[in-house]
Amino acid sequence: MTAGTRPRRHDPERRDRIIDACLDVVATRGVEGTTQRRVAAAADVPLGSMTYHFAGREELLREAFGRFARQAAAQFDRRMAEAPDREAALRAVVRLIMQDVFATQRDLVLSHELYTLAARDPAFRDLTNDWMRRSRDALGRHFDPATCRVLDAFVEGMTIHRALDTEPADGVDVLDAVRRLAGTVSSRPSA
Amino acid sequence: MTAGTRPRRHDPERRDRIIDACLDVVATRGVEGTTQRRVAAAADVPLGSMTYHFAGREELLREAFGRFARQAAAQFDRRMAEAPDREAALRAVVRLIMQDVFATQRDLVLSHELYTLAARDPAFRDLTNDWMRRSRDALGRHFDPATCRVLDAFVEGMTIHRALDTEPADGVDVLDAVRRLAGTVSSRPSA
DNA sequence: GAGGCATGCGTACAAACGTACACAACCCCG
DNA sequence: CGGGGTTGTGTACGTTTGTACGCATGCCTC
Repeated sequence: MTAGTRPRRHDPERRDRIIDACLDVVATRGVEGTTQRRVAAAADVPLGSMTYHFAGREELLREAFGRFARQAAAQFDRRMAEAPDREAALRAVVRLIMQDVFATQRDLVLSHELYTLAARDPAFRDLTNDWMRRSRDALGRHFDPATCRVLDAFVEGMTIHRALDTEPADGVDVLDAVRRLAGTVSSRPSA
Repeated sequence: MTAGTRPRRHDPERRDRIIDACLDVVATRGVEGTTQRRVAAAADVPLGSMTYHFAGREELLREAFGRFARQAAAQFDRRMAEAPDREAALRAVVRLIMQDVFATQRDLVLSHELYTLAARDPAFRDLTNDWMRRSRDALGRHFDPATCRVLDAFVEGMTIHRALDTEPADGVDVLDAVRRLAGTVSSRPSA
């Protein structure tokens, strides 16, 4: 060892820092480019810590994405809980799509990477199912189950498209769309 | 060479077969697990063919996903062109979500992998932008631009959620949702 | 204060990767 | 029918990966 910081006995914060570093690496290099060495470097821990704290690469990824999904779900639920009525909830949803959580490329990339893993690996699908259920439960504070479903899906797709799209979306159109989906405004055939 | 089949001069079908095999490998092992060796094995061509036909791994992936996106867009456009009116178009959209193109896990996985790449790499984002534009143009045969946008996004999200979800969605609810989004039915506050 | 044990790390290793490159097979032109 | 250029392939190389494992470090007990 080149000295510097001495290893402290039983440092539980170490494990957390590795998980956070893992999410950072995934966000910038993708799951494909997320090697244990890069995560170790990002967390500023020696390579040996990887095998010590995690059984393997997959366990590390599972824990990292688990934390990510739980945080995202909790944030969404908080927003829904804060909304006093349906209209406020819909506005919060639009705000979410247009600027908030996923505005940073980081969270968008992370969610895509998670979906990609979930599409093939049941262990990760458990995480996305949990996330989806929590999202719908949060919407369930204001809407009936069927509406929760379509609203949740719309948020999903709109977020993705907004992030990929070059020309910016119109928030008014989005608000109008979620109102129609929620059935809180009568829709007219547009010109 | 162990003999068997002799190398035929200028076999253009060879390149196509590699691209198809690449999509197969991506669908089963993900982009991360898509190595040139595995693609070569799947296409039943020698490893050397990889470097001969493609400048590198990334070019191979770009061409493969390009083909995938174009095919998917073309299929969607065909369905929209076949629809005689708005109602038929909406029904076609619902059919698409509920069973058709993405019913096979394969296409879903492929589109996720593509989105994941696009979220980080501009070269792949060009592919998704093109796909999105074609989808909207196809919808544009029946709907105004703002509606195309929200419908397209809804299809996106609903497809993803339906594929990940354990409990099956209700096609009637989905049809109702797209009708509301398209403004072709007056929505009532549901019970 | 010395032995022992839990904690954490440096290093080594086999496997797998992308890619380069020399060379074989084949056809065309004279 | 033979040289030359095009087309396609076998193989070897340097790098990077995940993971295992022996060893250093520091606390606790007696």
